[in-house]
Amino acid sequence: MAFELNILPGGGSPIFRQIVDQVRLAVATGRLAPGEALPSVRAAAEKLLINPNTVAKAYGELAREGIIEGQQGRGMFVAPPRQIYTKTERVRRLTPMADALVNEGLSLGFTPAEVDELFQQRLAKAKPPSPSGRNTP
Amino acid sequence: MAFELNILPGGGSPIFRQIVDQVRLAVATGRLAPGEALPSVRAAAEKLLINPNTVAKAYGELAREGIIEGQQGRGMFVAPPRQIYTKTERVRRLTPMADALVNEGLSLGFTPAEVDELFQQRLAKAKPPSPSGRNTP
Amino acid sequence: MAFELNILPGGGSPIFRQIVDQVRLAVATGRLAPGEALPSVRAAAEKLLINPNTVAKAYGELAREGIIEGQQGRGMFVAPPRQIYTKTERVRRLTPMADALVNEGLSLGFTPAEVDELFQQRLAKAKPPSPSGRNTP
Amino acid sequence: MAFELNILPGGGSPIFRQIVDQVRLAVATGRLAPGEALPSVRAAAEKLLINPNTVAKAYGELAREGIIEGQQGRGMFVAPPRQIYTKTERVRRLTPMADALVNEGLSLGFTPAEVDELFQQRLAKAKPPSPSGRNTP
DNA sequence: GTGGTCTAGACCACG
DNA sequence: GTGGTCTAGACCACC
Repeated sequence: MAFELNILPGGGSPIFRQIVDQVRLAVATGRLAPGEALPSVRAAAEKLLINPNTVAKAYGELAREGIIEGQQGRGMFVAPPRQIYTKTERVRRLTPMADALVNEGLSLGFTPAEVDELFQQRLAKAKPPSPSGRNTP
Repeated sequence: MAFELNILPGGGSPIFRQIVDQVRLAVATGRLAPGEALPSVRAAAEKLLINPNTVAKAYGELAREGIIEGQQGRGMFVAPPRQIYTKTERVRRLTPMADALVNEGLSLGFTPAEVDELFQQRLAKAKPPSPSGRNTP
Repeated sequence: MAFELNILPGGGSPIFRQIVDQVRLAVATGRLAPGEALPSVRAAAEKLLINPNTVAKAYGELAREGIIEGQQGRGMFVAPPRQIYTKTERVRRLTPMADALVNEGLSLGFTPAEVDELFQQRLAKAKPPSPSGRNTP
Repeated sequence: MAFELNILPGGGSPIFRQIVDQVRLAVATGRLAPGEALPSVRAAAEKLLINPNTVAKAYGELAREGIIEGQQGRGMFVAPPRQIYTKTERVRRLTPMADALVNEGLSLGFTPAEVDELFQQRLAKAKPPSPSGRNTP
């Protein structure tokens, strides 16, 4: 069972970002294991009906983050887990997303407790599937 | 004590969005009560050193959402509370943001417990100001 | 005196990489101070006689590394110094370049002492100009 | 004990370049003496699990540089030492690599002393094997 | 005016 | 076959 990419063409976020997020999540949860191959740029572009450059941009970003590696002429592969960012930087990247969730939740009329409840549900959903992700290095 | 807007120019999100979010949150938590006046477009633009068009765009979006109302020639005022979205719709809007937070956190190498900890911190920060907002209508 | 970019069109490395390296060096040595503006994408593209996309790609990479930041609609600016990579990651990135230098030096017929001498000269040349670079945060 | 090639497939540099560099370094440090035979194209390709074309390309480049010579039907052999480039030319070739190392090191946030330390480590690693290479002609 | 995204199509290096 | 680079030209969001 090979890994498959999906996009929502008209969607909220840019296509290349949807691809990046999808691969990052798959790797983080172990659904894509180190060493596993990703669809080739051309193959993915054909399947998703988008331009190969868009896929290449997504793959390039993932490679720069150390999530995947290219092997000359053979394709892109999931890299072994590696912690590249400092704790400070990782917090700096995650904090605005937490703030956005809190802000949007309260603005929609939820109580803090309700926002927390919804968050706990989604957190629990993502936790179990991976006994060997890159979560706790 | 009048309501004051603040922005971080070098930024994560567009300025007009920062204003929208700030007002929405202030209204949701009761820090801005129904009937209260917002700073005029010109005053806000001067104070924040930004283009008046940017403030006007933010106010326009808030007005379209029914959060604030313009009274001809007198300025913008907080509208009476009105629950626009059903519970289901509100959950549908918030869930993807929770998922994004969890996704990004795990991808950065945080454990679920660490993501939760950071979220709790940011949630606590937004909670205290109002015991009687429009949270539970 | 504004900052100016230069490229060698037929050169060894890709154009976008030349731009990235040039800006990174200027920032590291303090020749570009935090808060200072970079040439706009379009202006740089015109001056260098290259495609705007090429400049944009270089700026994008610099932004992802935290070297520069974009301010909505105003351009790109040098970001305040920030250490984003772990020590391990920084060593991992620099080591192959040191190996390449040693390898090439010895292959060219230099003695290790001669390679060292040349390296010391170039290191000394880059050191003095900046009393306030991002060298020792 | 015959000379052995090694490659790191998942890599920083192209495989054919890894082979070229490895042979050049071995010859420069005397680990491969003039007249000594290299593994045949076919043997090397089998051992390294790579395409024979890749080995042939590497050997071709080494032959063009005068490092090795092919003897019809008998294989490739290390050529007698020959200094191709003048001192000036050799310095001209090595300097940009030293500059790149210094540039990258400082940009990553290392102090000059730290860059020097890492360089000394890598230099020491390549030095010992040969007291009588073609280093000082 | 600014940068960001996407498409189309070309050429190159590598295996 | 693979990915990497560059060009050309379009449209959008933001200020």
